[in-house]
Amino acid sequence: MKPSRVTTAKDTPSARERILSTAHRLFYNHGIRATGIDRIISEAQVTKVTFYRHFPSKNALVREYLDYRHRRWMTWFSDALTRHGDNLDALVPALAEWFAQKDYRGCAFINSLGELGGEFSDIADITRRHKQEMTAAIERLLAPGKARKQLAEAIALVVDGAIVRAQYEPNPRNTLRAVQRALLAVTG
Amino acid sequence: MKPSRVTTAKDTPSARERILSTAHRLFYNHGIRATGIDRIISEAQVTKVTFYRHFPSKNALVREYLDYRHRRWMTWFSDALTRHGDNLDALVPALAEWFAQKDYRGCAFINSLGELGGEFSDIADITRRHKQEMTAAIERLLAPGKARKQLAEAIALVVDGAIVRAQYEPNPRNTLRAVQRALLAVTG
DNA sequence: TTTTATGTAGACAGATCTGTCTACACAGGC
DNA sequence: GCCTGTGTAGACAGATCTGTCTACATAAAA
Repeated sequence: MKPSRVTTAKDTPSARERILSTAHRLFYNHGIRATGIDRIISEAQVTKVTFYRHFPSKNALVREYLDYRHRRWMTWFSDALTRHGDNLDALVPALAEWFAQKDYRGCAFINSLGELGGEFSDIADITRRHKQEMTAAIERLLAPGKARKQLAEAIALVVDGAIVRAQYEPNPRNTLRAVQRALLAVTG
Repeated sequence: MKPSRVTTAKDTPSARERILSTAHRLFYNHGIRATGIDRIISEAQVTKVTFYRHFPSKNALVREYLDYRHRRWMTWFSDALTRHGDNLDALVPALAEWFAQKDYRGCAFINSLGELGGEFSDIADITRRHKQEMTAAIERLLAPGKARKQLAEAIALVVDGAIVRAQYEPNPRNTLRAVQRALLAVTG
């Protein structure tokens, strides 16, 4: 146990952290197959040996990337919902915030599934777990009631549609308006 | 002008057709970057020279693949909607038909966008045009009215969400039920 | 003090990728 | 009879990919 020191004395991130955040940036922005190990080690400023001591293979790094992304995104999502009032009306402003980001490229899990789904056998499971947590966060916005879970699932469906649509529509306004409309309809 | 002969005397497809349908199968099932030219020419049973005489580069083939896919999918979609009654109730059975296909791997355009979006600059435009046609087909199911277009957009959002969700949920039942629920809500 | 974890630089192997090349064959239209 | 379009087989160049290797350095834990 217990090195657990995660940054060096001077507060520069550890090699492992640099690799992971560089991989996150490159995998998310350019795709997984499009990003070579050489580029990651070069931009993370580590050497190949250091890289392979932390991650036995690129596939292992991909898994850790998805896990890292999941934790990062869920933290942001929960926080954004809280900041916007912690009820169903918080959903559209939270999505608006995300879609407006300059490097918005959709959902990392949907993208990875589309890119690797045929080969990487358990990526569908990873994606499903991620979406289950997203749906659970949405469910927490709803008043208790017997249809609560099913309602949350229908809303998650709309959110997935919006995430995809915001990826190819240059302006998210129409997308967000459609989400708003669908939410009003679904929640009566 | 005018060879335009598209199959040989013996009704075996022309080389160009074999390349295109092989590329469709491999690109859709395994991803674009994961599929090499060598594999396409081998499975299409053509040689490299033949391939490069028809398509100047892999990128050109990718464009033609997306165009081919678009025509193929739109034909199927319109037909399925017609077969199921040509009204809004046709949508869920049509999607059910698609999702149940053994090699279902989601929307080729969403997948390509996720895989290549950062690099392939105009793939967002290609995807947007495809989705506009899908939305137009949905719009034709609706009774004329002033909110018809906006209604079609909201429904298209739900459909996109369902397409994605069916990609990581092993059983499409819940997804289709959520679509049904959302449709009923949205159309009042 | 010895061991363990962490770090460095960069060569190398072996596979795979896209795209070009030579050289040949055959059918149909002019 | 010649030319154009289409087809064949397979070598090759040049780039890029993942992963392994040698050889050395340092700081903290045991």
